[in-house]
Amino acid sequence: MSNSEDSQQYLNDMLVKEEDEASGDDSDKQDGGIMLREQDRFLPICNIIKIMKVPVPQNGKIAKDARECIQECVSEFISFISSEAIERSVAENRKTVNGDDLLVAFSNLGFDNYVEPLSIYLQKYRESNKSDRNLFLDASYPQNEDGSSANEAGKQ
Amino acid sequence: PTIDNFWPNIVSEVHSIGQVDAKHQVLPLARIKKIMKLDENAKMIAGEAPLLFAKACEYFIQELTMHAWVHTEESRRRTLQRSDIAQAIANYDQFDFLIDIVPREEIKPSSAQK
Amino acid sequence: SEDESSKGEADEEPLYVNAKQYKRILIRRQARAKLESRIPKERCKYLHESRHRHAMNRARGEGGRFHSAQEKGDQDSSGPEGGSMPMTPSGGVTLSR
DNA sequence: AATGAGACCGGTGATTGGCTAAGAA
DNA sequence: TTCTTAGCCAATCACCGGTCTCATT
Repeated sequence: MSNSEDSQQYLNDMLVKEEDEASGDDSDKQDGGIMLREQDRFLPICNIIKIMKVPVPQNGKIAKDARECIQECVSEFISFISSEAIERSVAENRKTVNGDDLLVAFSNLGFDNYVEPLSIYLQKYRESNKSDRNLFLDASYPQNEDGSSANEAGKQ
Repeated sequence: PTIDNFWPNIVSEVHSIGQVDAKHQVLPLARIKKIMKLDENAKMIAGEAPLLFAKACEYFIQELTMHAWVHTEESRRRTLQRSDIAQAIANYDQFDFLIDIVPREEIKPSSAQK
Repeated sequence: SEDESSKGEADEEPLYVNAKQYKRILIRRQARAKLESRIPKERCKYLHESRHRHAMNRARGEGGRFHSAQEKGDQDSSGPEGGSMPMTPSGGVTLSR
């Protein structure tokens, strides 16, 4: 076709980063790398609060300091477990960190309580994915006539 | 709703799940993956990894908050604050990995230390 | 003769920690040190300028709460008061939660 | 074949501040 | 007691998830 170059050109939705005032900051020096924003390092504070409210009584309050503290702890939690899991995947000459690496990491780092529920959850996720796949393929494959099936949703 | 029943409840809760609804998680999977990618050794990440973390983070937030709330009540307050979390971290060795995030000296009041 | 409890920063672990986590804590400490320069030292007041302005320009009730869009232009025929909107039946005192 | 990174895009829920009771001090 | 502060509202828009192509195994 007309537009068939070897390399594709993407536009990348990153807008021009403009610093208007932000926080009227004074001395923030950018070292060799790009500055990390809070939305790059933490999970959304709103979601954190929702989960924190579960074990707290209905009339209980949560201080702003406490929310942000938990937010930082959660990110360290992810990084801490990830670090262990990644090292295991590297040790087994794999480039992809998978769910089993995480389960082993949870176990090795003393988070034994997490292993059972997460194993069950992972198991359910994998079998629901497989059944979805099989259901979709079962419907179209055995049907002779027109092997191309109906796979035309919409192009970009 | 106590600390002793927390993990048994989680286990029975996960059994009652029919099909795993990958979408509409409480925590955004893309953000979890971004945090994992901050590790310089991270290369490729399986799709199931952020999903597992989403669940694990829910458990973690609930458990840490629950432990912290104990100290809120001990101090006869109705507002959970940072010092309560610092106490909770100091009292449970599974939270030791947070020792640099919330240092010991953050346990403000002249409270008893175990 | 006390000398080990004078450190303010992370150097060597003065207390005993979970043996299963000790090694990883040290590794994570190094990883965080590498990222330290890219992390702003203090939290900013808000994350997005556009959302900050949006919140400032929104219609607010008497109690400072956000209120449903009550008209954007102020030049229109009916003002905010007048009785077109069914208000609090009693008279207008802010009903507590 | 199976599966992940990364660009793109549309739909949507996280983000957000003024007032004041709740409650830390 | 004094005075700090967290909850309360919901509309925009940055970001999340879905989908594509391409790379790797």
